[in-house]
Amino acid sequence: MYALVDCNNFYVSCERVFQPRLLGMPVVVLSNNDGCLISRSDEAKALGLKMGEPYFKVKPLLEQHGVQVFSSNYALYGDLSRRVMRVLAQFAPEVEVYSIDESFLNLHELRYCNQTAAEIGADIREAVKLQVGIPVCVGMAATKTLAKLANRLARKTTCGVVVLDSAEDVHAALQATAVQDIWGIGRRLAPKLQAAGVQTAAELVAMPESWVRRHLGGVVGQRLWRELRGEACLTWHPTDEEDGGIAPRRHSVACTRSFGRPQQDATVLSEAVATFITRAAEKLRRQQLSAHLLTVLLGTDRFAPTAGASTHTAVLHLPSATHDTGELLRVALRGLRQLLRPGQAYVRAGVVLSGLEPAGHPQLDLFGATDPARLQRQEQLMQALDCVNRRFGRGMVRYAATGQRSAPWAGRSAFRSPAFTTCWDDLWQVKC
DNA sequence: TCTGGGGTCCTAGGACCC
DNA sequence: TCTGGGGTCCTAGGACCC
Repeated sequence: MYALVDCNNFYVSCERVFQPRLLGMPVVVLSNNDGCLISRSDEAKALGLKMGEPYFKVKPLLEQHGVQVFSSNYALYGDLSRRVMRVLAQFAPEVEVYSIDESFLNLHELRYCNQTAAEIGADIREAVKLQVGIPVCVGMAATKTLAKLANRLARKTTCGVVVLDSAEDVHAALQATAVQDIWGIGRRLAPKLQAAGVQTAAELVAMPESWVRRHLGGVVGQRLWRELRGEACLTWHPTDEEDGGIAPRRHSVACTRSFGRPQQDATVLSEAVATFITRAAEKLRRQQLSAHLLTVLLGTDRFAPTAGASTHTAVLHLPSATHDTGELLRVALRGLRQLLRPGQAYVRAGVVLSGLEPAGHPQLDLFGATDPARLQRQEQLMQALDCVNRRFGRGMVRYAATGQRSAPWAGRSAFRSPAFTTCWDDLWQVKC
């Protein structure tokens, strides 16, 4: 039996933990750059506000209904997420952190100690609410895909828990689920299924496997079909405890951002890319990884009436895998120079690091350019840098190439709440 | 004026190898 | 005149997820 625990309207719920006045009010949280709606309270959903809707388009509606608006505050959400996951770990020997707001629990080995699955689900909800203040829903079933489906149905119940442990329950749940609501059926596949006369999950399960394989993206669709029939096909990736974070081993690490306004100045763009590669290198070191492939990307306005290809990329190979900011910085700026077209305005830039391998076991490059003593000095420098920045705040010591702290490319973030749990200056002050 | 960011997995096609 | 089969690796692009 798997359980899927999903935080309700997670970012909105995080804001509510520290601002209880928001309970019962319509609330939305915006994406980076205050671009789109990415989290909505139930009251906001009831107003017809859609996920991913551009903020500027719905601004009048938000004002008309007194909707409370927040810029995203990942310091807060990330910290509360870790706290939720810590509570969940008390309920199962193995947990797979699937995203910032959901985890799978592996209950196969669990002795039920006189409790039913539904009772365990209720305990989980109560514990998370009590210890962190976040409401969650629990879905339980034999496969991850069915647990996801159960979780969706749980959101519509008052008890917040749905267990699918009999063939009849599973069948009823499949009948109650439209194809577009199945985990793994997205915007493109749903219309394809509907056109073939398949409207519900139950109808999909009744189709022959060969048909599914042919029309539903090959093996991916085939796995999904089997999972819905109760045969577990998706791999179980338990999350390391000391890892403290997301999933097993990454294949890539990225940092990309939209700018507050279009930029064409080469210096400004260099500073942006330098900042992004600095962040990405920090992420690599935190996860004890090194990269030997670096992609730089520049994006032009994809909504422009004449827009052609809007993302341009340069891929650069590093002679040996590294997580040294200085080395990655030099290569990234070389990539940027290859891409830059004078006079072209860019609205977005970023870097992606891939070809990842565990740090500390670099393949030395063929021509002996890797001097072990130099590598050791680099390593010590990075450790010192991370140590200072952890203690005194991000960017306290940084490369000059990243420019001033108040960057001209910085995005909008007009409605950010304090980092209540991770920043001394943002702590509440109690006056007696 | 204003439209997010960070991931995963799979497939097809080309280059190249023996 | 005739022009194989099996494999790897890489890249680009598609589809999906939260």
